[in-house]
Amino acid sequence: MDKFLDSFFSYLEDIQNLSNPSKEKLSNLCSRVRLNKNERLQEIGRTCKTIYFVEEGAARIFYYKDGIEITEYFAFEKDLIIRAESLFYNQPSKKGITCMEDTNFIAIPSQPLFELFNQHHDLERLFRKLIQNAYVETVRRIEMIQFHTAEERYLSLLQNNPQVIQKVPLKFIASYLGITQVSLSRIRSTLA
Amino acid sequence: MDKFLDSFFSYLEDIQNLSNPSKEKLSNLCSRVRLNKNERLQEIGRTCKTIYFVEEGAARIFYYKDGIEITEYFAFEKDLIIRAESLFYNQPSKKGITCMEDTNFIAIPSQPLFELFNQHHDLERLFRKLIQNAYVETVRRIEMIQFHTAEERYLSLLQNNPQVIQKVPLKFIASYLGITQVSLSRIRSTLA
DNA sequence: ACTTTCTTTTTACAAATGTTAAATAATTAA
DNA sequence: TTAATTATTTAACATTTGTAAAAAGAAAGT
Repeated sequence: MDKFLDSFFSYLEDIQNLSNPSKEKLSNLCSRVRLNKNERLQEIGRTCKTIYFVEEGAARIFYYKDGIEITEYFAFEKDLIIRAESLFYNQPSKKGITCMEDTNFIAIPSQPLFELFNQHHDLERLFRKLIQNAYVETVRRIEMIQFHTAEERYLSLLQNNPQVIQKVPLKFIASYLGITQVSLSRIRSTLA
Repeated sequence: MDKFLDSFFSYLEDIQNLSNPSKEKLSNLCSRVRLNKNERLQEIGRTCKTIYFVEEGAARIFYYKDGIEITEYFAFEKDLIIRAESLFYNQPSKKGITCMEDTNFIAIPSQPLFELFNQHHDLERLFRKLIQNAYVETVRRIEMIQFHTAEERYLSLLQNNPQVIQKVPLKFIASYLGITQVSLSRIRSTLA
């Protein structure tokens, strides 16, 4: 197995133990993608056929609503980054993926991965757990947005994800929280 | 296999084909719970150890924020209803499940189910797909709430889930959309 | 049918957030 | 370093949504 994937695999094995053959097969599917800040990993309109993890750096998923760019998701080191609705239903995605800084991704093509599941039960289990975790995180996010004021959402992000506030331009954070830049700026000034 | 589960199993098999032994084992885990309108399937504070499907009727997941009841999720016929953060992380849930009308649930205890996964790969695959679908639905919901006005959210629900508007009291719909009853009422009056 | 309870709408007002535009501040490139 | 670009804050005002209370309407129980 390639040396360069060691740390990635030890992260995966914390979630689900893998047999040696499974690791071997999976690592054969992994490749690395290196992009510079502001480069796009996936364009809007393409169907998502690859599962990515951020190895190092920071990326985000975005889309446009009425011509305004909205950030849907942030991904940092170790984070899974997929456009689920496109990957699972094989539809062109309305969303794109772009880098907020120079970023290394680990890329796994979904079709061959799904085929591995037939022979390697442990890989499917790993993947199930990854999706489970993503699901729980998304439910939490609904809770956070559903009935909280702009200020509460900002404070909650500050508390639960301080790295976002440090690393990410405020304009991206604002739309992630579902508020305008101006509103976010106002909130920050009353807190300071 | 029990006759009474026929329609439920044909629904499951549309998602993932199951071997006969798998069906047999799974059906042995299934039981039925019948509740009347307004009865609680799960109380707030209990750890979720059961996976439910609505066989017939209508239920919802709710929680309290500052003493106000908020509806997080609606479930109708065939819908999976779980409190994911509790089920997957084994923590007491801040949420409860209650019936909006007389409802039959199919109940599957999670621990025995997860153990079946070791011998029955197809059951784990079925479950993975169910979670995948729930995940996509939740991502869509974030999109719907994140940057849409109260009116847009209501119209979107009207279009994508007309049965909700017909079956569910408006007070529950309001908090589901992240707005107040008064606001929802106002919106409806301007549309009419 | 009548009463009680629960749900929905309406009103009036307050607070929060959006919009537009301009002013600062910070970053990047020449 | 300066100029150009990009990001953030501030201001003024418009709009949306929330709050509290009352009124109207619908459903349930006797």
